[in-house]
Amino acid sequence: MLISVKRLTEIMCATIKDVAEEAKVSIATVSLVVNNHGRISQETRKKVLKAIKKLNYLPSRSARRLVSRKTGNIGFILTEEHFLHTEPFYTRIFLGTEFEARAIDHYVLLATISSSYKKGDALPRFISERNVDGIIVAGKVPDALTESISRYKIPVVFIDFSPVIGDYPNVITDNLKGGLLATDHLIQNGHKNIAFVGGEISHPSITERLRGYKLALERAHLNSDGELVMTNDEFLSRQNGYNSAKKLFELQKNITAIFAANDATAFGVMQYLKDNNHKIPDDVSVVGFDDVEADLLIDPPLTTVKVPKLEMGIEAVQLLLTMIKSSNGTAKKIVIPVELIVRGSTKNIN
Amino acid sequence: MLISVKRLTEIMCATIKDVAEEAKVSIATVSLVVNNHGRISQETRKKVLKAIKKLNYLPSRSARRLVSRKTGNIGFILTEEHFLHTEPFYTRIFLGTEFEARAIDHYVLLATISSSYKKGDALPRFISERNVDGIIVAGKVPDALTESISRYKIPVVFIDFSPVIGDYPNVITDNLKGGLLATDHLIQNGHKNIAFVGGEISHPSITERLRGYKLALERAHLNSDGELVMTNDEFLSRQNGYNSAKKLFELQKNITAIFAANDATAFGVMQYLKDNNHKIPDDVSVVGFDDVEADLLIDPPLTTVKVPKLEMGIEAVQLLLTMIKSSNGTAKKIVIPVELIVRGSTKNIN
DNA sequence: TCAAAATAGTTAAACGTTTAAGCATTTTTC
DNA sequence: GAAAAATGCTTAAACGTTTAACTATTTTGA
Repeated sequence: MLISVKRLTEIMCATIKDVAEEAKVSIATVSLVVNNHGRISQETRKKVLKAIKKLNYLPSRSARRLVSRKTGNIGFILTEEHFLHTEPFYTRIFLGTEFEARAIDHYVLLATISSSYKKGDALPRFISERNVDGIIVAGKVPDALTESISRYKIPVVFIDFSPVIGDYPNVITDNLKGGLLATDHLIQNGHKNIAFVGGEISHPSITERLRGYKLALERAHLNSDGELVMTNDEFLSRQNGYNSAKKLFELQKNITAIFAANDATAFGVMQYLKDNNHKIPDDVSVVGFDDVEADLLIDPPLTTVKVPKLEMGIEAVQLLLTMIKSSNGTAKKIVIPVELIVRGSTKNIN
Repeated sequence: MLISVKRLTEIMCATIKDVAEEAKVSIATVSLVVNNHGRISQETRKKVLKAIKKLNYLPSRSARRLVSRKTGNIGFILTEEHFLHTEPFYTRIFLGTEFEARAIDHYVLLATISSSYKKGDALPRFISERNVDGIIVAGKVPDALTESISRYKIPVVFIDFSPVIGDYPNVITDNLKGGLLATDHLIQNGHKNIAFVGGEISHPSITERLRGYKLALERAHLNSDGELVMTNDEFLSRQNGYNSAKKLFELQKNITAIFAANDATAFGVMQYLKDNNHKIPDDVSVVGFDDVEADLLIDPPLTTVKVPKLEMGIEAVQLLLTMIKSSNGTAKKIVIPVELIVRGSTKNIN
């Protein structure tokens, strides 16, 4: 009794060879059809497509990669701190990259690094093992990391951060504009004593937001000499907001509005205000930045500058892909526009 | 002028062939050395190892996978809701899997699915494209998903959840024990009117924690008929905790302790207590479950049942690996022990 | 002393693709 | 109407590994 050498069970996958046999063509023809290459007649194409459908054929990634010398993977790097962050900011950006990667038939490998990465520390495996075609770095990372990565000549795109050294392509939000929007909103609502509370002031984004704040005050001929500016790196954002608000109100009583450099900080500010019987927005208006949907009991809802997080991830993947394909070295920068979302935490006091 | 066909630049990777030439052995020998197979003399082994080091050789994953018919990837599935969760519970579990996967030289592919996944919805790509050797599902997922996945004969391990239909290997916490520990702690501290607040009561883990609560009350001959049990699925955990606490105190004034089925719920409960001038722990003691390090202004620090999240991820990967290797079908269950962490939110009232 | 067993390495096929080069046909061009 | 161009498909090499089967040498055992 003869048994065919290869029995196609449901579990085993059909190969290009099986399809070729089924369609009575060569495997090259199948490949050409699958990749929409070459000159294949309508007739043959149909035959092949039919066979593919019948056998439920899916090209093997391993084989494709072996010959194409591409991995089909994109690396996504985040500090551990950012990954475990309470507010879903970077996780949303990740979701955006995963979304776009799917569209271009790639996979995203996520890796976290220590926030205190220093020269000589191990890089994510996918880099040393060359298991990615390109890398996305989200958020502020140590310079040492940037330096280590750049040694590997792999295309890199930064999101929401721009390393000081070197010139890299990146996708950032229009932080200056956001700072302007937020502060202008408060000014237009009659506020004159507007404080700025920024957490990680060493982060370029925060610096830009502060610049926007100052610029808006200057334009409105309000005091912008920085006596109402609180910056502090010591604690996590929320705690920072709390502490900074405390210091502000101990110093000066007539503050009517606070612009917090991100939502997490704003939440801390709000908590302080509540704990000390300042009504929001009746006594003090608060504006945040980021628009993270925190499943928190935030009351009133926070007026904030919306950062399109998914979109940033999408843009980064697209940028990375062109770099992988063309391998040209121009460090393209993409600035994502922002938008002010007015909710209940701000009030006109005129 | 002759140019060698293959010039090894730093960017190009050395192949097994290059190593073989360098060490003056066959490529098979190199492979045997790399994989610690076969019988290779110390001498030859050294030669090969030296060549590997000199050329900075790393085996190509694509080639290995092609011949081994394994992908070297593990899929990790999470509902989008859980991924974006405020409390870093599942993200920590993910970190554990990534950690262990690294140890066994695998990659983890993360995919989120809609919380309302229904029959016919698309599965994560890595399943349909067969780009993983096994799958880890974390947290409660719709039955429809379990059913869809099981059609693909790929090894699956569930974490922190056990599907109602079918018999799958999983890694869960000892929820019953945890419920007992938490409630016993309150009883031993002199509390008699102990309420239970559970969010997602439809989640098996929460049901078990409730069972532990009831069992502890019975054993202590306290009223366990459930009049102080609040369960509700309507809102997110934190909001639920807030609402439930409100209802409880509107109903009955003499509650001195609350056991919340998870930390997020406990945070909501605490917020309600603060907003209504119940001192913690002087008036009311609160115990949580999970031990998530929330970067929140939680004051006092929460007494809670610690769930070893990293460890759960690690165990799941190990279990999955044995399944991938042996392809035996016994649905092994691993129960991870828990531990009560006493902090400042509970007090002895005797 | 000689067959059997152990040791150390090699050969060659296989994994499932892509793609340059080649080969018939058929169509176009002048 | 013959050379040139276009069309449609096939052949075969290549990608970088693993591993079963084989060969050659050395050691062991009775």
